[in-house]
Amino acid sequence: MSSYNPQQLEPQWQAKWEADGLYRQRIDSGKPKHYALTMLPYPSGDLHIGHWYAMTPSDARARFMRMQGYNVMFPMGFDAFGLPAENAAIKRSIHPKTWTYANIERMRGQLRSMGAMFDWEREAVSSDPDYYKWTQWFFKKLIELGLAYRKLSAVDFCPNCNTTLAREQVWGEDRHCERCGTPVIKKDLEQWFFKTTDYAEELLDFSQINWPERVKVMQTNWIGKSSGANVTFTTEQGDEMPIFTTRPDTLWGATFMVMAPEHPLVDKLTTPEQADAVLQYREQAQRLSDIDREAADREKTGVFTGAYAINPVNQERVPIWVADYVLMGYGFGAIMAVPAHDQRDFEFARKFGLPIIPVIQPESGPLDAATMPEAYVGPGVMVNSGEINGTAVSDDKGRKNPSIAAAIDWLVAHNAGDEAVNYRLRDWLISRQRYWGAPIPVIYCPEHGAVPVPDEQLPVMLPEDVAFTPTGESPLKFHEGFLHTTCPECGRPSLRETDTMDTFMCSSWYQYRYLSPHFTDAPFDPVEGAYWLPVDQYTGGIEHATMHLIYTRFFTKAMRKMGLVNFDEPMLALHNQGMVLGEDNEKMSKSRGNVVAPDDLVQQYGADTVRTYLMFFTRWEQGGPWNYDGIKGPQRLLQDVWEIGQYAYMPQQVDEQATRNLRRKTHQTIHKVGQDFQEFSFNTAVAAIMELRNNLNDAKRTRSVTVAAWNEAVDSLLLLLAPIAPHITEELWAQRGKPYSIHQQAWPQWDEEIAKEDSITLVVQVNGKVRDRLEVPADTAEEDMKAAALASENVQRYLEGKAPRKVILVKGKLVNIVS
RNA sequence: GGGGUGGUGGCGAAAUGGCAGACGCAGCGGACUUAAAAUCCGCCGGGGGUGACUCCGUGUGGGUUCGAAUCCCACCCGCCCUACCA
Repeated sequence: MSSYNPQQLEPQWQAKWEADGLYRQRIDSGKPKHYALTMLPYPSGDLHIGHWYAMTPSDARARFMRMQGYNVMFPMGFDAFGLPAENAAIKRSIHPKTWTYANIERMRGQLRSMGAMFDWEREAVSSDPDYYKWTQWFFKKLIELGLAYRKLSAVDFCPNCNTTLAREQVWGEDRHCERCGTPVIKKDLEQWFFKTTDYAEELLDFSQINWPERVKVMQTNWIGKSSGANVTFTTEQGDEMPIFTTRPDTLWGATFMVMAPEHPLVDKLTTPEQADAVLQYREQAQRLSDIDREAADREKTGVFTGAYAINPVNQERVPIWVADYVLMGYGFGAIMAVPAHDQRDFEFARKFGLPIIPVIQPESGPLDAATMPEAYVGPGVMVNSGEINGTAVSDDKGRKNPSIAAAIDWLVAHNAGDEAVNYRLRDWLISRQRYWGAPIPVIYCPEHGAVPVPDEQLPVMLPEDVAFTPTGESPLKFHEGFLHTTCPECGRPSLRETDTMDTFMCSSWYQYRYLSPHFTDAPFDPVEGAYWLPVDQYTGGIEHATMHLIYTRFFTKAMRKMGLVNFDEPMLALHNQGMVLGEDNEKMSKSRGNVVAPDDLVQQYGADTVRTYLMFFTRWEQGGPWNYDGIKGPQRLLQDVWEIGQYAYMPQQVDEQATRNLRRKTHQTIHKVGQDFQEFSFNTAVAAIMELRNNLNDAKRTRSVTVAAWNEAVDSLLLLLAPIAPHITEELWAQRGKPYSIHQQAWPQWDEEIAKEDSITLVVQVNGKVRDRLEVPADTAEEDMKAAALASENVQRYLEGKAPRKVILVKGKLVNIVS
């Protein structure tokens, strides 16, 4: 018997699998397909234990599906554009390309040590010209479809990274940059946007996907649909001033209006007397950092413009104010203010002495505008509101609320407004003022404006001979050769766009590129697409709930419009894993010194043990702190499996009962582990395998089971463990003379008859408390079970001679006697 | 402030209406050993009892139920998302 030496055995099998193309994933129309996908890594330099935690269970499940008879695709690649590469270039004078590709090479090796079933022929790297050519092609398609546009807008800008950020990349209460933590500032720039808002409504429909509730809730909140009405106010100067409100029923209580400081009408409306004050306020608002501006508990500020608008429902003259609690980016950047029934408006009105008119009367009686301490937002009945007086007000939103329905009907009938919905979701800002990204394929001609680069000139190559400045300003801006070109339409000297695309653009469609990473006629080979798409099972971290996972859904809907796909959703099912923390229960980081390095662990324990431990130590979706002692459990498991697998079993004295017990356990375990894999319950699957191991250890000691029962148990053990620990199981499978490869075997069948218990422990309760336990044959009739329970000495004692009022029997489990 | 999610032995966790703590780590006792490691056997939520047993126990307080870690209500604590969104 040889000793278990994973450091030697694992690389050998990896090499053989690679040489045999065991994991080549090819179209096979004779089998059902399963596209399993794990989120692709950024090539940061080293494979982190977090990558292992995300990828090994995904791999194990993909392997399980393969054993279940599916033709499984499980690809891998790199999200290779992005800021860290550029920061490394600035800091250490390494070219981003050199840095990135060296990291990729290193990580490929580390990924191989994991023993996953990745098909490396399908590897895609988003920074390869072969790849970003199609990223650029998609950009052009989006322009053609009217889903991309250029706009001057105030955008979030990180002064440290020297680039704009998408709204989703601005984090925290202090609104800092996702990458470097610097508080962002607002900057007016010409930027490219994708019209994600076109699909706001469809993105709210999750009916075709089996995704975690959590993610659906987060996306729903992020999209932020609210329904109400658009109402057009008219200023005394004659300008139309549309507003959006969720409470059109309170229109009769609107006593003033508020515009965002950036609102385009501010200059026009402000009277000469108020001009100084308004100008000053606006400058102050602009200078104010977002931290201060967005603090919700901050006291309201604002200034009167001197202008008035007419409330269309009652022709009342209402003053127009400017205040920074109204945001330009939502709705129309202007609101009607109803201080009686909106807390923000109430605070503003109180501060500036503006009138308050209640239009909803609560059940407790009329509100007193002069003394009410806060806005009233509850139910009641409409008052002071002309024709809709007397309508009931409920807590419901939208038309379900009778008062809102009545108000909308009134607005439509009087041509003063329309029912409307509004979304919090904004269009996706994709321009980045950085070098290491896919260049935006646009040329600016003095005559023709923004002209997309013709297809035959794609990709617009990222020049490599660039000089980095410590400011982080994009070197593309200073690269003469890149910058100067001619207009594709008229040949006139023109300038290239120097911005690159947000890397989320690259990762929005990578699952398609994996199908055929070298295909030259289209983003992916339609033959491959017809077979493999869409993704059946996606796995990854919850942190992408509102970014990547919304973008890729948007992208797929846009691709449907392009005629590239005929389905609506990119990933049918999603499962989120948690995070591995350091032993100190903190997020792993170099500065904390709590980083667990997978390479060291593989060196010490072997990949199989690391894989098994990662799947065993906690519920996958939960995550938790790493524990160096805990890994001993899986280590012992594999050591035992090694010994069991090599043991030349000979029974000493065959015991029929022991044989039946082992067979029962074997079949129960097959059933349990299969179910657990199905449900991503990997920790309990490993636990079940450990139990079978315990039974096999007993059998090995007592030598009382038949050779057939022993072999059945051992072979099953190896097959069940194969997806989790692929190397050791392959080795033992071979040593036992079984056909290569264990990873091409079918999942073992379980037999319900064999798995069935022949006796059960009947728990006997009196009034819900356990008073006895009886071993009875599993096929005992219900009446006999009840009788046996009642006959129990302890039960009689607790019944104290009284007749039972009721006897409840739970089949196969318990009898509860109620006295 | 709003939304979500979680709270179970010394620790990681099982159990989603029916024996709380499967499986594992650590610990304790024993075997083997000159010794240690490894391995093997046993114990392992708390209190009481020589014992058969018994009482208490799943963040706190109520409720529903024959029966609640599990369902409902309120509260406390942790984590995540979001935040003047009209």
